[in-house]
Amino acid sequence: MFERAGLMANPSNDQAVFTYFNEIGIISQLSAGLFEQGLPEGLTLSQFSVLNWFVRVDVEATPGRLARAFQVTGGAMTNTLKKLESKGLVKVEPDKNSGRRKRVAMTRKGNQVRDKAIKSVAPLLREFAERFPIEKLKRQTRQLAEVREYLDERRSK
Amino acid sequence: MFERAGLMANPSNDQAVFTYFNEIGIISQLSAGLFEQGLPEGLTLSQFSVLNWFVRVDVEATPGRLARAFQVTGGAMTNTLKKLESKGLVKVEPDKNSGRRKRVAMTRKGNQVRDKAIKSVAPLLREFAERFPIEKLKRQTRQLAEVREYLDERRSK
DNA sequence: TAGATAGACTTTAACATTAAACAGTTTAAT
DNA sequence: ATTAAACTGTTTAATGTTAAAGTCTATCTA
Repeated sequence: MFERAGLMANPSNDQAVFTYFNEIGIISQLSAGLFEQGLPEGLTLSQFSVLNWFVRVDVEATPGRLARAFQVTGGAMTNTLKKLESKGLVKVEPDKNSGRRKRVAMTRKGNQVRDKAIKSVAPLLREFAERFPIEKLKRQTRQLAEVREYLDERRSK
Repeated sequence: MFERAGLMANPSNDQAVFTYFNEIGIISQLSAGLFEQGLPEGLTLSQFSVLNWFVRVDVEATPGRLARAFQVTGGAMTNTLKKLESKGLVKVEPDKNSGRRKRVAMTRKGNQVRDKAIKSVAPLLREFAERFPIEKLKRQTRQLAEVREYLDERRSK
């Protein structure tokens, strides 16, 4: 044996890697679709994620911080925040200390809608957790996180 | 112990499931971006995937079959095929046997561009395979496929 | 203090996608 | 033979995203 696999270039390995990312792409698409179906107020996944962020991470933020947190461009976040603001779910104000920053925070209504979203999506998540044991899922998540970190670095190069 | 975890509704499990799909979404975005950067002729991931399909699955197809294969709407496939056709990479012809079908096939140039695409993307895939052992990757792919199948069924419900 | 550079956010144009409306073709029913 | 239903693919309008240009604001440098 020459330990060929893994040490040399190998087209069939290429195919395996490609298939891996392909599965991930499909799951991403399907899960986002299913998830958004369950969301109230015509909430988008991005919009929900921002609301959720305010509960899980911090009570306020700048648009830039949010854009970085979700790995989207500034323009995308501007758009998301405008939608949320027009629904009255966040408020966006100029920062008193810095003329170029803005401050974003969730409104009371935003909090209520986020709770409602959590509730309406919970059955889906639980059905999934029933089919896929949570410990297995967490193990997979750790592996995925490694891949995500690698890609993230690979990109900024 | 009451074996609470996994047997009862549990908000922290919800969070774990959400995080899982979140990682997948980010990887999908990052990998598609990196991949497309390496593609020649301004090829899109969708466009490349169609070309690749003609090598891996069948030498010809109807637009509808391709749309189903890639889980996109008919309109999206119409668009992808138009782009490919305008680059001369596929040819689209009316089906002689059925007035509503069309027949799509790759051109010689399409084949060449596909080969070129494979070559230009290979280094990326191999770099990845070096960092993540191929056997581990295949194991993950099998797990992901289970999830994909589940979501696929869950959707058609 | 001027001028240049960098930072934070928004706007614009382009793009891939979807859902829904549309048009033409085939099949089935009566 | 007609008519209705189902099918195949395209078009249209809307959406969320990106990249790049644009607008202010802050900071650094000389």
